[in-house]
Amino acid sequence: MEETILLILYGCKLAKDLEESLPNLATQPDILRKSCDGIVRVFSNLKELLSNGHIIFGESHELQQTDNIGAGIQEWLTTGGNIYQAMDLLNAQAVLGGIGPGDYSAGGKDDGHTTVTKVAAPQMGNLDLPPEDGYTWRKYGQKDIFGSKYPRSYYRCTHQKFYQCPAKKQVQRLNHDPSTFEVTYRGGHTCHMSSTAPSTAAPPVEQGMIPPIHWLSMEINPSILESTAPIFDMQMFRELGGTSSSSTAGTLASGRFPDNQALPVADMANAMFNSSSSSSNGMENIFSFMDDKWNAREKKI
DNA sequence: CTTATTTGACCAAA
DNA sequence: TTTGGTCAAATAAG
Repeated sequence: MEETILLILYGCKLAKDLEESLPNLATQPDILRKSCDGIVRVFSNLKELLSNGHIIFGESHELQQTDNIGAGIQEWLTTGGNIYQAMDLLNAQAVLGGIGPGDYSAGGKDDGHTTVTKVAAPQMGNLDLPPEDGYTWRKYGQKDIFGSKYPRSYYRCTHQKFYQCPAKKQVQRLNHDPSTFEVTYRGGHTCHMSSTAPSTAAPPVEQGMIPPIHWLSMEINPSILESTAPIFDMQMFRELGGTSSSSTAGTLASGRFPDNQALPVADMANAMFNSSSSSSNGMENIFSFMDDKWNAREKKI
């Protein structure tokens, strides 16, 4: 019940954000479109909740709780808190714990941002599992769940090593409606999105598939970008041997080099921007390169 | 070779 | 104990 109200408020907040940033977005149709997707998605969920028998206003004793949550989201709306707070507000339990806008990141006891989404299964392809969203996931487990006849799959972000990206998701085929997956997202991405060709992200958003909330949030909320660690921080750059030296281009391809040996800048640039080998995606080159370096660095510690 | 998935073991919480 | 989540060895894929 509470989540119904929260969804309404959240949807309104998104719409309000869209309205405010409309002048800036006029030149950015992609972001504009994603913003609209997010809004549609929120209200679609709302519609589903309502059709499942959820009511907006409950009995009087429940209204007490609602007022608390309402106050929470009111505060969030006025103080312009970050998107993770909103996600937690959507997650009613977290709100009942009494999170204030200030003590969110500092306290650090419970940083679980959880979002539940329903996604249409591949309608005719018969392909069993992968519902595509914009991220690359790596499956790390599968479990049979007590009440369900279908197993639950566990995924984590492929680039977990890189910046310890905490994002995870669970995918479960619904017991009654096997044509629908329930996807639970936990934790936000601290890594960047996998951008294949920058041109179109359209195909995944086609039929019934709507990107997770943080897609929208990450792109539209500049505070996220500020708080996220830079892609290449100077510390790492220095450890890579940021000052020049001789070139050992050959070792790069295999991603293997001695621990203490300095790595020439030229080689890093090579790895980043040179699509030398067979790989099609430049971004993946960067990732694999950095992942390797990260591994080597970790082993020393 | 390297990287991803599968799958039983393992563990914490209830 | 049971249940849900994760780990990791074996295996598959590229």
